Formats: sequence, structure tokens, C-alpha cells
Amino acid sequence: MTGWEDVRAEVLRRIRARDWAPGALIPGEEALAVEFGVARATVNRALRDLAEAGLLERRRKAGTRVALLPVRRATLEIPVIRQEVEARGQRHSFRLLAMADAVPPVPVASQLGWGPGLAKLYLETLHLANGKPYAHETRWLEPAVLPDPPPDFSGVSANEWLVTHVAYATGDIAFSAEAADARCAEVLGVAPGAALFVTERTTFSAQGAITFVRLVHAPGYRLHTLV
Amino acid sequence: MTGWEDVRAEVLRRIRARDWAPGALIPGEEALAVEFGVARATVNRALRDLAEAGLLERRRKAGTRVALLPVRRATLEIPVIRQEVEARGQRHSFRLLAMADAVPPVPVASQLGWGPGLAKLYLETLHLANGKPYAHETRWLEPAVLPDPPPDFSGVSANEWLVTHVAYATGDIAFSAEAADARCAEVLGVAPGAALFVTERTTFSAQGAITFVRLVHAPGYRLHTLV
DNA sequence: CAGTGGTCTAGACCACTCG
DNA sequence: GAGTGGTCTAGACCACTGG
Repeated sequence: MTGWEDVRAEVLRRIRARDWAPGALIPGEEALAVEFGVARATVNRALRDLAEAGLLERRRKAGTRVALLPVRRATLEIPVIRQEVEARGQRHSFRLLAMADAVPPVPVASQLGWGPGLAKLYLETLHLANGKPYAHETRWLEPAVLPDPPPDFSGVSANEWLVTHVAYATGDIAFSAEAADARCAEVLGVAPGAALFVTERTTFSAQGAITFVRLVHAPGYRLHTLV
Repeated sequence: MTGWEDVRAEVLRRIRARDWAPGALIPGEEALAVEFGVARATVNRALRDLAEAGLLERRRKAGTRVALLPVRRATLEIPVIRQEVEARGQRHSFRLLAMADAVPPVPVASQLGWGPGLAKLYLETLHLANGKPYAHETRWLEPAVLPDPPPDFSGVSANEWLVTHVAYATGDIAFSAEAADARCAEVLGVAPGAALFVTERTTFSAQGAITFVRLVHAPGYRLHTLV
């Protein structure tokens, strides 16, 4: 009946009830373990969870404090586009619009740590949901990560091939709102200047930068947190 | 030398190296504990972490499998606006543009489970960074959560008051791109139709809905994940 | 129903850091 | 230096769920 989730719930209750005010030091793990009648490891698990959520601040020797200004932490799921479309009950397809060796623009190259003037693989893909434009993908890809012969990106989207073959890399994701430029407007079938949701991702492996991808979503796209 | 992070690193290496292919069953905790020469709890901690990151799928009795299409999970930090502005090295200020009792529009009321026709508190705030428009906040607030007398929202932004006084509630966050309407354009000083980044949050406590807030950010706003 | 992960315990040592 | 959280261990029981 008294598991770590119960401990977490009780601690959370005390925080909300301001039994423990923001900024205040709360009792140590040992004391709480005695009070709740559980092992210290159980208390530790509960407090660690609340700390990860941003509600507590823990430091050795200094003890555990209630966060002064709790930073909301939210988790997003970024699925493969095919999954995303199919989760909406629609049929996913895509068209490879362009594929070429080319020198990436300086901002892209510098962000990925690619030397200036080096040619990389450029891919432009239009994703469709039930045959209607869903997202416009432009991608720069380190050709060294590809096998020989390279995969057929007109049969498998680069998006999906990378996830399953160069998986589990680290990276950075940024979201913004941008006005549709001429190319996006044409491809997505919207008016130039329309407000579009943009996702930009850089992906690194231990060997270096793998890819930079920019996804411009069709109007109406919303990104949702879990819970 | 052999902690749970070492175990996680080694498991991650095997996944990346495809020693364990996507979809494949990996050895049980007991077996791995023996192999690595650690306690089962240590293996458990490592595998649980990888499962939370979306790289493994664990089910009792069925065992642990490498995720077929690893869904990228990203964590965002949503700070209080004042912190956000100050983190950029700018000075935060705000102006309370409107405050009134009013009946929220039907979509808002229904999303929050508020009965139709009930009046709530409406707040409209402009946040400034170094005196320049930063974000336009429109908020519907359950008046029952306010103390008597209510806080002075022209002195403390509702954003910040709520975080420190009704903190630690659950909720839902959505992001989208929208064209500036006349009001936003005027307040933020941009052209009507400009592409703006919009954050919408609903917040619930155990007692029910607390608030719905819509933040329209000035152009150039980018939302970034942590690593 | 049997196997796997999920959790708890009691004790221990360690790492960090505050005073 | 000493107090606090971070982690490990060995063993145990439990909960879920696949076959």
C-alpha cells in the first residue's frame, strides 16, 4: 500500500498545500523514510522523480528544497512522419522532389560543424496525407553515413530510413513560425506569406553530424504535449 | 567503475551497433546482471532509463525488446515568461491591458469543462523585453482559485502569480503557427497576417480547471529542446 | 501458471559540497 | 570535516501477462 508513488503523492500534496513553502528545506530522506515507514531507497525514488519534474531541487549536503519558480517540463513525442499521419487515420505517401550533391548554405554547415565548401547530399521531399500536402522536408545529409549502394530514397523516405538505420543519435530540435516562401507556398498549395509551423532538427552521432532537416508543416499543424 | 550509467552506455552501444536488432528480444535483467557483474537493480535502472527514452519496450513476461521505430522523445522547459526574458539578458516588464469578468467563448469553456454561460476572469497582458513587445497573453481564469482579496495583477503578472501560488498542476500544452489578427498585430507592432508562434495551455488541479492561456509570441521566437 | 519486469528492504559505501 | 543525497547489493515478494 505504501510504494514510492504514494510517497511522491504525499510529498506533492504537502508542496501544494504549502506545508513546505517554495524555497524551504524539506526533511532529509532518512527522516522521511522513518516517518512514512519505508526504506530510504523508496523515498529517494519519489524525491528523485519530483526533482526531475522540476518541483524539487536537490543538492548533496545542502538537502532538498521546494523549487522557487518551478519550471514546467513537458515531454513531446516526435514520431516518424509516416506514423504521425497514420495515427490520424490517414494514408501517408511522399514524393522525392529533388536529390543532389551540393554545398550546403553556410549557416547549416557551421551549425553541423561541416567544413566550408564540402558537398553533401541534399534531399527535398513532400509528404502527403491522403494525397494532400502534409509537410515539406528539406534535408542535408552526410553522405558518409550511407551504405554502398545507397538506399533508394524514392522508395523509403529519408526520414524513416535514418530513424531505423542511424538510430539513437543525439540532437537538437527547434520549433518556430515562419511565413511561407514562394517554394513552400507552391509545394504545399498555400498562399505565399501564410503562417506555417516549422521544425528544424540537427542530428549528431559519435562520429559527427549526420543530418539537418527542416520540416515546414501544412497549415493547421499543432504540436501537442503528452499529459 | 560499473554503475548503472555504464550499463546503460553498453546497452546503448549494442543497440546502435545492431548487436541487438530493432524488434529483437534482449536478454533478461538477471542474465545481464550476471554478465555485467552487477546487481539486477542496477540493470533495471539502466533499462528503465532507456525505456523512458523510447529506445526499449518492456513488458512483464514478454521481456525487453529494442524499439522498432524509436519515437524521439524531447523534453522542453517552459519557464515563467519573466525568467525567459531575463535568461536572454533582457529586462522584463508587462502591461495589464484588460481585466474583466466575462463569459468565455464556447471552445474554451468546453475544453476546460466549464458550464456554458458561466462568467470567468479574463486577463489580457502584454509582455515586454527591454520595453519591446515580447508576447501577447490572453487568459481565462477560474476566479474560485483566487484568494480574497485577489492579487494585484497589474503588479505581478498572472503568469507568475499562478506558478507560485497554484503550482504543480497538470495540464496540456499545444504549439502552433498562426497569422496575426488585427488585435495581435496592433499590440505586438507587426503587420496583420504575420506568422506568429502560439502557445496554448490548459491547467487543471484536482478541483477542476484553473486556467486557459494563449500566448502569441513576437516574430523570431524559437522554442528549443534540451539536448 | 510460470516467467518477466516492478518494486521494496536493510545495510553499506561513496561523492559531493557546505560551512 | 561532516552531513546529505547518489548509488550499489542481495534477497525477496509482487503484479502483470503471454503461452
